[in-house]
Amino acid sequence: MENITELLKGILEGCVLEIISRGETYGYEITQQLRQLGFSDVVEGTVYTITMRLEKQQLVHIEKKASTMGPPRKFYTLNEAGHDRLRIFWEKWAFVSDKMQELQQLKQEGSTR
Amino acid sequence: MENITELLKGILEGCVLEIISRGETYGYEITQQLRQLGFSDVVEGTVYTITMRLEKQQLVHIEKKASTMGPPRKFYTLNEAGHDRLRIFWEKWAFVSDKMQELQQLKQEGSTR
DNA sequence: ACCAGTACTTTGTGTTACTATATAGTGGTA
DNA sequence: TACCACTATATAGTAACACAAAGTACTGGT
Repeated sequence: MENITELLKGILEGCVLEIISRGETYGYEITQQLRQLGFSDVVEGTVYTITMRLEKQQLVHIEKKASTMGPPRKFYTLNEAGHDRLRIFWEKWAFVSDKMQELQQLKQEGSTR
Repeated sequence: MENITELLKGILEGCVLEIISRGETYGYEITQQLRQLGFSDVVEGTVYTITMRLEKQQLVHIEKKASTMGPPRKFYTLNEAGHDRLRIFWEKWAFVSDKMQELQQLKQEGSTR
């Protein structure tokens, strides 16, 4: 799927929060997981701007660990504020998602007229 | 639901396209329909920036008609390019929506461990 | 010495929803 | 008359976000 950039606004941050919530992970790995999920055009830079934002907003705990596969990794875990933010994200997503389904159902009803 | 601004990026334009596709309508009415749908914080200015964009991208046909309820109204209908754009929007939405559901299901599986 | 893969970072850009404000027509009412 | 609420369109500026592009740095293989 190409050019879904605008649709990803807001949700990509939620995805990153969700991925971190599953267990300690780092930027490069998060990027790979997003790509594996299907958001195949997501690049490191995008994820790093998000993780930086999470840091600034103090939603994550950070731990730097050495790696045998390259430079040291910055591992993230969600703190309490991070979990709160994630919960709120899913609530917002459910709301928007529901409304969009309503709109689409009206569409189908309309087309049977 | 409050502060879903970022989540609305990209989808609000799709909503406007969908609403116009149901039949000739104008900015003020589109705003009311969006508010009625549940996006209660959407204001006229937001919708007008979207309709202006649709005009510039030549996705709509425009007809100005007098109104007894106030100033003349600018009625919009989708042209072929508009219908194409709308179809593509729903495809993108379906894609993103599916991926988000996948992510959320993994979440639930994870929490039963 | 070179390159691919891993890993993090920064700067700048384009798109979008939103804020605030202005303009204007109609109808009601004090 | 003056004022206000509702209808209706428009625009200039802002903030937030994903993304592009480039750079730095560490490891291992050829």
